[in-house]
Formats: sequence, structure tokens, C-alpha cells
Amino acid sequence: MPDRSRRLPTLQDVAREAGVSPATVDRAINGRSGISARARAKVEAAMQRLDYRPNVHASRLARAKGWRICLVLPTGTNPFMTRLEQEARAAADHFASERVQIDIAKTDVFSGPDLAAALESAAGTADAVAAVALDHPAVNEAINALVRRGKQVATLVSDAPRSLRQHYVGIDNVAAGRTAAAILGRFLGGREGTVGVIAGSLLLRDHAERQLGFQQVMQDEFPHLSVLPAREGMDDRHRVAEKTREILKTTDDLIGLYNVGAGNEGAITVMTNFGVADRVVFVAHELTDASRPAVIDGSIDAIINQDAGHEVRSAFRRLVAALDGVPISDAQERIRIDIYLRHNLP
Amino acid sequence: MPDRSRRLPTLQDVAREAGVSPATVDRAINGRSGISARARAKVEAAMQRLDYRPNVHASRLARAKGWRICLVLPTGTNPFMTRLEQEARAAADHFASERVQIDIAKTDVFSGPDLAAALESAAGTADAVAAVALDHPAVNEAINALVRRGKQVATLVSDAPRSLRQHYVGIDNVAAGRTAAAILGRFLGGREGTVGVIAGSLLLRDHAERQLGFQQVMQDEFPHLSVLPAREGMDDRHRVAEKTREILKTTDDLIGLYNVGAGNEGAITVMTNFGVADRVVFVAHELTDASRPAVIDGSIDAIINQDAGHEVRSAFRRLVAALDGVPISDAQERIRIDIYLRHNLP
DNA sequence: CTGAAAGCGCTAACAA
DNA sequence: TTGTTAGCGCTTTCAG
Repeated sequence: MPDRSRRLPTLQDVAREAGVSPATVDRAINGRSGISARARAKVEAAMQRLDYRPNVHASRLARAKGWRICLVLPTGTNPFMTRLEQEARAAADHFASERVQIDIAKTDVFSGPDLAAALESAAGTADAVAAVALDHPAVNEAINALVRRGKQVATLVSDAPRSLRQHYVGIDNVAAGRTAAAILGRFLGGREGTVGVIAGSLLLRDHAERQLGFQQVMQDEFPHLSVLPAREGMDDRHRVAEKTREILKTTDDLIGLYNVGAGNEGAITVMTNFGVADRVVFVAHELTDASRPAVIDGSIDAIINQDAGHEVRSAFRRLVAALDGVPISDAQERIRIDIYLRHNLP
Repeated sequence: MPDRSRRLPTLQDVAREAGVSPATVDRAINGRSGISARARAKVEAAMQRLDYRPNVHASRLARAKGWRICLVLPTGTNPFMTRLEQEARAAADHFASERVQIDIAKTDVFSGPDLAAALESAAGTADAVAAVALDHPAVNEAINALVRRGKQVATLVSDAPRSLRQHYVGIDNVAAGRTAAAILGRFLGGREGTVGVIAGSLLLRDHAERQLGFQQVMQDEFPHLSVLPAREGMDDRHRVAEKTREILKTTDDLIGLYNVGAGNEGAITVMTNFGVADRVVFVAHELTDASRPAVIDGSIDAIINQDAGHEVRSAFRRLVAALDGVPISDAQERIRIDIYLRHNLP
């Protein structure tokens, strides 16, 4: 049992132990400039001896001015994005008491130049930026400019992997697609027939990746199922309904459907009208106010989900930690690929 | 866009606005005694007007002495509990920099009196206690005694619902059992046959609950499957092997197996020896170093998991928040019932 | 019941 | 390159 009676060593203690001033210890700890290698070594040794751990509260308090983070979200009514915004507002409240201010900006994320412009303007006020990104040259350039100006940048949900962004907070979309395929294939339990795929837009990196993972597993593990090429539903229920209708009209043995993007209601309505809802196993993404009842009533057999709340909080935590220069536990921040059935809905 | 230039209002500002001293504001905010209703009202009004939010860093720093939390864990080699301990040690490191000290005590959790004794002794040094509990009179009494002495108590993973504990951090085990049944039933895809069930001990509340949920869904949704009564494997691979052997010897149409507790290796070995591993869909609990490879090689078809790391951190966060008297976001702390297949392993 | 004042541990000017 | 010192915003005696 450790000695619990004495208070923990402070920076002052380290200074005394090392025979230097507190300011020097501070410089050593925070890797600031203007300190000799010799002094640094002395401090390091003293820290070891005392098993010193900085007090984050004192540090943040002394730093006085808090941080500002700007979150860039897509305009529009995509329920998942709406959820992301709600969660961000809730988190903002919490972060406010840590003197971290969170502003939300909205832009048409599907347009590279628009997003780039939004990022640039965010740079003016914010110390860090989190954005639902796009793998587009203008966006990459804007992100890189931010990073070069010393900002911390996190991409959220949708990545810009070729940019210099320091963090990506989101799921592995290839794995998500693989998971969807595994669930769909196993739920089909050996039945033979055709599986349809609807994506939002295959230009979106995450949708393309999911689709890829899905096809991989279908081919490898369920070769008795034939998979139709993906059709683009543009994350819109009407377009999705249209595509579903197309699929049903040209396929008489449809037994599975995978919707990579949003707009599930469209697919459900059409399948119900065609009277195939029971026969077709339907796997979709994102647990939302819209999809939840469909899972409960069985219209959707399984949902592949990423936790929007966790994602925004994680992005903010990563950004703040980076700004503070403190380490962060990767395990805690990993965004999981959730599988939801009726019985384990949160 | 909010005004971002001026600093946030401080407690001093509230004091000035209310025409009282900072000490009085402090008393009002923290619900301390020795303050008139009139003063309290003035402060409250001022806080409203200024939209004041306390600075948690300043508060924690000023409080000077940190908190001590004791975590009571079972002795033994249950891999899930081992994991819990690892995660707790990792978290301890992080909490140390917030001046929250975490001590770990171990005891035979299966014995009510032993656990009760451990809880009592923890009370001496700790401000709060987290424990893997047991629904037993002696334990309830010990928990109640702690609570009456002003300690915060959280049960972890396994609850003592009839005690006065302020927090339970863990999953809904009935729902977990239901989820296991749904996965197993659907993976069987209409095949007919028998499903075996092995529990650790039905005296353990969580195992009994899982088993209950499992039976419910099997009956309701998969009436074509016949489910054997649960056998007790005592969370031990050898006992589990023995029980699996018993089941296989008396059942020639076994097509599913659900292991409620630990000891999956035993079941896998026996099923492999009997040559039924491919035929039988096997659903088990907890992703561990032992079960992980089995999921990858397909010996286990699906794992129902609770995130050990999330659980300990959540317990600590809840306890600290309660001690600090600050609110906490329930959504963030909810422990999910994870479903893992090969493709979405973290 | 209320207020004054001395810190909590660290950071950031400013001096040296 | 190093040290001195005045805070950051809140809590906590201790007087009044």
C-alpha cells in the first residue's frame, strides 16, 4: 500500500530537489525553449526521484485563457449529422466549465471549395478545428494551411487522409462494410438469392469504403449470394425508394439489402409495398430517431452504428489534450463499430 | 456568434453583481450552510444574470486535497476480472494527475462475508468505493454502512440492487442474454435442433439474468429450437469442458451453444474433439485475450461484450463527479452491450 | 450569518 | 540561460 498520508510532490518540490527555480522546471516539463541541457537533465532526474506528476488543474488554471474549438458540420437534414450537432451542443456545455469554448459552423460539406472556405474562416478565431471532411484537393489544402499556422485539426466521421490533419475521429469504414456483410450473410443462414446495395454517393470516401468491405466479405464468405452493383441513393429517402423499386423490379429473388448511407425509410416503404419486407434481410447504418423504431418493429434487421456522442466528445478531448500538450489514452478514444439489434438498443 | 472577446464571469464577478462577498457566493453555489435565504436568492439571481459557470479547475485546485477511491476486485484468474484490473491501473495513472488516488483491494467476491469485510476496511481510507458486488445480505449491510458514513459507493459489473449504493456501472444482463439469443437464433437461420446453455453459477445474479433473457427470446422468437436447461460450469474451463461433453453425449442434434460465463476454451476443445465445431453456432461473453483468437478463427461465432475499460473509468468518473458535486452526462456513461464478430473486433 | 485573506500548484512576464 | 513574482478562480479558515 502506497504512502497515502503525504501530499503529492509539486513542481516546487521538483525545483527544490533539482536545485533550480520553478520556472526552469516548467520549461523542462513543457519542452519550452531557453533551458540548458544540463538543467533539463537535473530536472528530469528530480522528477524521476520524486515520481512527480503535474497537476492538470493547476496548469489549466494558470494558463488562464481557455481554448476555442470550431466544429464544422454539413448543412442539411441528414439525421446523423443533426445528431452530431446535438451532441456537440451538449458537450459544449460541459467543456465550457473547463474553459473550452466550442463554436459550430455549418457549410455544404459536399462542396470542396465551400468546405475549404469554412475551414479558413474558422482559423481566424479558433485554436483548433474539427470538421466532417472530404477527400478533395481544396480541402486538403485548407487543412494543411491551418496546420501550418499551428492549429490542431481533427477530421470527424469522414476523413481527409492525404491532408496533414493530426487526428481522425471515426470508424474504419471498410471494417464497417465487412461487418454489415457478415451480419447480413449470417442472418440469411444459407438461403440463396440476390443482395442489393444502395450507397449515398460513391464519391464519398466512407461510402465507397463500406461498399468495398461489404463486397469483399460477400465474395469471400458468402459466394452463394449474388450481390448487385451499388446504386446511388444520395442519402435521400425518395431517391433510395426509387432505387429500391428499381432493384425489386429487376430482381425476383432479392433476399438481402444493404443501405450504406441514409434514407432507410425509402427502402422500408417500398419493400413493404412490394410485400417483401419479411423475406428480405435489411442491414443499414446509424441509429437515429428514424431508424430506431424500424429496428424495433423488425423492418431493419441490424444497424451498424458509430456513436455520434462519443465521436464529438472524443474529437474535442483529443484536440484539447493536444493543445494542453498532455497525452491521451488511445483505447478510450477508439470509435467502435457498434452492431445493434432490437435487443441491445441503448 | 457569442461574444468571444471578454473573459467568462468568475465567482468574484457574481459576488460583485450580487453585492456580497465571494465566500457567500461559494456557500450558495455549493449548498453549504450558514447563509440566509435572502443572500442565497441574491446570489442565484446574479448567477442567472451573468450566466455564470464555475471553473472546475480552480475549484479542484483550491480544494487542495484530492480524493481517494478504493476498487474492490475478486481474487482469482478470471480473464475478465484481470482485464478490469489492468484497466483500473491504467486509469489510476490518469486520475493521479487529477489528484484522485485509486487503490485496488482484492477479495473473494463469491463470499458475502469476505466481501463485506473488504468493503468495511476500504471505508477507513477511501472517500468512495467501487466494487464488483454480490447480492447478499452481508454485502448489502456493508454497503449501506458505507453510504451512511457519507461515502459514495458504486457497484461494478455485478450489482447489489437492494443496497443503498448510489451507482451501478454495468450492463443490463437480461438484455445481454436476449441479445445472445437473438444472434444465436438468427445465425442458425431456420435450422432445427437443440441449443445448450452453460452458466458460471446461477447463484450469480448476472448469470441468472442473462440466462433468463436468453430463454425468453428463444421461446418467443425461435420456438423451433429446443433449449436445454442451463448447466453450471463455474467459470472454469475444465468444468465447462465436462458440461459440454455431457451435453454432446446426450444430444445428437446440438446446433447451438451459449456460454453465459467464462471458460470458453473448454467448450471449444470438446466441440472440436467431437467434430461438431462447424455445425454448432457458439455464442459467448467477454472479449479477452483468450476469446479473441477464437473469434478470429471462427470457433466463437459472436461475442457479447461489456467494455471493461469503459466500466472502470466510468465508475471512477461517476464517483469523482459525485464527490465534487458536479453533474455528469448519463449518455456518456452508459455501458453498452457490444456485439463482436470477427470483422468488427476493436 | 457574513467577509477578509491566505493559499492550492502552475504559468508567464519581467528582471537579472 | 535562469530566477522572481504576480496572478489564474475558487475554497477555507478565522474574525467580525
